[in-house]
Amino acid sequence: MTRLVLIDGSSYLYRAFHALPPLSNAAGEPTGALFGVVNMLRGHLKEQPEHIAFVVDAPGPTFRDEMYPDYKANRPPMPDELRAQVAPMLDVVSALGIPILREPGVEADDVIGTLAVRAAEQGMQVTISTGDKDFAQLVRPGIALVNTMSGSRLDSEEAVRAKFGVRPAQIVDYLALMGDSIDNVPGVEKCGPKTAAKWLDEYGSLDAVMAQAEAMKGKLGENLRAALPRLPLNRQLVTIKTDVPLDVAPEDLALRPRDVDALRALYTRYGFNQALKELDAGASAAAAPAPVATAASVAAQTDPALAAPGEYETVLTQAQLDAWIARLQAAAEFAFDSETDSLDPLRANLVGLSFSVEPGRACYIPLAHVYPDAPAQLDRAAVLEALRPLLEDPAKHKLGQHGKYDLHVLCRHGIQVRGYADDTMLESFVLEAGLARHDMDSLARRHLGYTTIKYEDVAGKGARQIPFSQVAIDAATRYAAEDADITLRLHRVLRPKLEAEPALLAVYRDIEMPLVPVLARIEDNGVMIDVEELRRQSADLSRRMLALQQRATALAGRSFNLDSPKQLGALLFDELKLPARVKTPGGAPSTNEEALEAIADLHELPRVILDYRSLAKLRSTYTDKLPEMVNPDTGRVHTSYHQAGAATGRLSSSDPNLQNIPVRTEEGRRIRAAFIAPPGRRIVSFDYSQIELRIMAHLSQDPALLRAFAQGADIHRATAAEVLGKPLEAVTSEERRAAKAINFGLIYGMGAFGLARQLGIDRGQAQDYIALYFSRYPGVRDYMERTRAQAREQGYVETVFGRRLALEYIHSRNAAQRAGAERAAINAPMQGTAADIIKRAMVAVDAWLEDQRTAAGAPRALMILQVHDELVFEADADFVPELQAKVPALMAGVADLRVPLLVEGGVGANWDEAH
DNA sequence: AAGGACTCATA
DNA sequence: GTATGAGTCCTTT
Repeated sequence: MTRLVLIDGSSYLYRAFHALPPLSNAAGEPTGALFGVVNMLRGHLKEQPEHIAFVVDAPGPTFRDEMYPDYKANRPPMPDELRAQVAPMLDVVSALGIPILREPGVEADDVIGTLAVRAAEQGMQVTISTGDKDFAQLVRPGIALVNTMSGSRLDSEEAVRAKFGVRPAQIVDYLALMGDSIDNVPGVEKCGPKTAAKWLDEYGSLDAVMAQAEAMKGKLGENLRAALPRLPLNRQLVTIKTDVPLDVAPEDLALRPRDVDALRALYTRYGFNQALKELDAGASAAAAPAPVATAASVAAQTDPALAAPGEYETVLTQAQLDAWIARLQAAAEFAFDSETDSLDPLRANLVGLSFSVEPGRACYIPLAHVYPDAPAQLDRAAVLEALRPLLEDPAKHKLGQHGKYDLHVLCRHGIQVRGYADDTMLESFVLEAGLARHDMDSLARRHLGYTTIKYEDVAGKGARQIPFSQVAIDAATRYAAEDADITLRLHRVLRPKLEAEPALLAVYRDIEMPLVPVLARIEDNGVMIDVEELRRQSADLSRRMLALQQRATALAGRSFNLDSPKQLGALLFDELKLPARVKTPGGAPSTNEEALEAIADLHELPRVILDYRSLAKLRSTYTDKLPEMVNPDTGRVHTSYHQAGAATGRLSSSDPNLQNIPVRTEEGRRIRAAFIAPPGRRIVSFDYSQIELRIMAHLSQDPALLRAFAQGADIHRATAAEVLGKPLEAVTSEERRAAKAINFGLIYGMGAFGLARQLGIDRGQAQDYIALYFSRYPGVRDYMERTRAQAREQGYVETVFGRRLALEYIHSRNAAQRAGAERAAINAPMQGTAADIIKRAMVAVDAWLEDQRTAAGAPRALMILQVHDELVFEADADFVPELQAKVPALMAGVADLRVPLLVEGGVGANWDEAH
C-alpha cells in the first residue's frame, strides 16, 4: 500500500521554536526551530514514504478570518528569530525532495484535511504529522496522526477516545465547547477537556448539549448559557475542511530525489554536523540513521561527547553514578529535583534525585523505591555523600523549580545546599506576575509547548494514590528526570527574558533569590504553641457554642444546622420573613455578617447566629486545628510560605496559614497568646507603621501627605484635620474614623459606593468626602490617574523596586472586570512595594542574625513569622535589647523613600504580648 | 472524593 | 474597594 505523509509545517516550526533552546550557528543566525524541523523531516524520510508534502500557510486572509474577525487575534506577530528561519527551512525541505504546498486563501489545515481524505479514499495509508490536536477529528481507517515532538501516535478511533474521551467525529464539538485561547476562540468558561468530554459523552453532540443548556445547573450551566450564541461559530472555526478545491492531487506528491550538494551547503552553513556526517556517509545508502526531532537529539547535535543512548537514564550502578557526578562536575550549572513521599517537606523522606546538565538529557537516581520486585538501588546515604561536595559548593550553580522544597528535603537528610542560584518558578513569577501560573506544568506548556507527565499519571490520585516510593522505577524515571530536564530547559528560555529587563532582573536577583534560604530557615524554625491552652480554649468555645445553639433552636422553634447558610437562609428569610438586604455573588440572599447585622434589631436570632459563628470560626480554624499541625519531631508548628503565591509580590502562608491568626477581638487575641516562647526566650515583634500609606505618599509626592509623615503625625487625624480645615486637636473620634476609612479605601482603589457602605452614609455624601479629600491632596488624585493610565497603556503597573504586575482584564469588554482591574492597578504598587520592602528586610535581618550566632554556632534569635508588615522573632531573653536596637534600623533602612519608614516593636512571653 | 459556593480570619 | 487561605456544607462524580 502506498503511503502519504502530510506535514503541518507551521505547527512544527512554531513548536520547535518554542521547545528548543535558542541555538545559533557560527555566524549567529538563529537555527533552533530550523534544527527541530530538519530532524523531524529526517525522521519521516527514514520511513521512506512514497508520497509526502510539507504544507504551510500562504500569506493573506482565509475564510476563517472573514467568518470571525478576531480569529487568532491573540497571536503575537512572528518573532524575528523565527521569521529568519522560514526561508532556510523551505530551502532544506526543497533540497530533501519534499514537495511544498502553500495554497492562498485556504489554511494549511484545510489543505491537509482535503488531501488526507482524498488519499484515504484512494486507498493510501495517510499519516498527518502535526503538533495540533485539532487534527484528531480526521482520524479514521487509513488516516493516522503522529506528533514527532511528543512521540504520540493516534491511529484509530480507540486511540482518540483514549486520549480525549470522545470519538474523532465528536472532536469538533469538543473543541467548540472548550474554545482555543491560542486562536482567540472563546469556548464555555470553566469547561475544559473533562467537562467537554463529559457532556458529549452524556448528550452525544454539541447540538444536544446546547438543547440541554437551560437544564444545566450551577456555574457551569450559567457559563454554558452565556456561551450559547458563539458555539455554532466555534464549531465552524475548528472544523477542518476536507473539500477545498485544489489543483494538486495526492498522487502528485511523490518524494523526489534529494539534492545532496544543496543539502551539504545548507547543513554546513547552519552547523548541523550530525546531519552532515550522515549525508556524506550515506550518500549512496538510502536509509542512514536519522534521529527524530526529540530534545535528546538536540543534545546529541550540540554536544556529541555526551550523546548516550536514551534521553533519561535510571542510575542504578556505581559506574553510572560516577559518570553522572563527572558530568555534574564538568557542567557550569545543573538542574536538580528531589522526589519524596510527602508534600510536607519537613516530614518528607527522600525517595530519589534527578539531575540534568543539558536540555534533553537527565538522570533519575532512585534511592528508596520499595515495592515487590523493585530493583536493587544505590545506598541513599552513600549517594548523598558522593553528591555532597557538589550540592554544598556555593560556586556550583544549581537550578530548580520551587527549590525551597528540595532545600528542605536535602537539609533533613543532612545536606546544606549552597549555590542555589536560580529558580524557574521565581523567574516566571518576576516576569509574568498576574498573567500566568508558575507551576512547572504550566511553564512547560507556555514556554516550551511541552506537556509534562502529571504526578497523578504515575502515582494515581485520591484514595488510590500511592506514595512515590511505590511508583515503578521506569515510570518514576520518566517523571522525575523530566522535571530536572524541563527545569533546565525553562531556565534557558526564561533567563534571557530576565536579562533583557534589568529592573526585573534586579527584583529577581536582589529580592527573590536571596529570600529563598531565608524562608526555608523561617519554615524550619517553626513556632512553639501552647497546645494545652488551645485545648482549654476549644473546650470553652464548645460549651458556649452549645448554649448558643440551644438558644437558636428555641428562637427558631425547631432545630436546624447553624453552620449551613442554606438552612439558615430558609429559616430567616422564608419562615421568619426577615428582610433579605444583602445578596451573595450567586444571587441568593446572603447570611453573612453584614446581612445579619442589618436585621439584628428585628429579631434576636441573627445576633445569636453571629455570636455562634465567631466562636465556631475560632474553634474550627484555630483552636482545634493548630494542635493538629504540631510536627511530632520538632514539637512546633511549621507553616509554608509561598513566594510566588500573590501576584502583588506578597507572600502567602498555608498549612497552616499563620498570616490570619485573629487579633481584632479579645477572643481572637487569646489564640495569639498561645503562640509562645520556650523558657529563657521571648517573642519579639516588629511591624512597619502605615507602610502602604507612606508608600502612597512617596509615589504621589503629594506635599500635604509628605509633610504629615515628615512631622510624625497621627496620619488619620492629620487627614481629618486637613480635609476639614481644622486644627489637629479639634478632630473628633468620629471624624478620625471617617478619615481612616478614606485612607484605607484609597489604598484599595475604592469609589464612593464602597466608602458609603463602609461608613454607613449615603453615596452622595461619600462622593463629597472623596472630592474634598482630593482637593486637599491633589497629588494623590493625580497619582491615581497616572496609575490607571499606565495600566491601560502598558498593561501592567510597577512597584518602587521595578516589580511588575500585569492586569489581564484592564481592557476587558466587561465593565465590572475592567473596574476590578483598575482597582487592582491602584492597589498593586502600594501592596507590592510594601512586599518588596519587607522581603529585603527579611534578607538583611537574616544575614545579621547569622552573624550574631554564639561561638558555638547557636542562633541567639530566630525569625519565626512574617505577616505582610510584621516580622516576629523568638530571641534569647538576654539578646532582646540588641534585637530591639538593631532590627528596626535594618527594617527601616532597606528602602529610601521620600518619607521615613517607622518600625514599631514589642516584646513578651507570647505573640499577643509582643504585638 | 472532588469542586463550587459561602463565610470569615489576616494585612 | 486590594491581597490571600481555609473550614463547612452540599451537589455532583
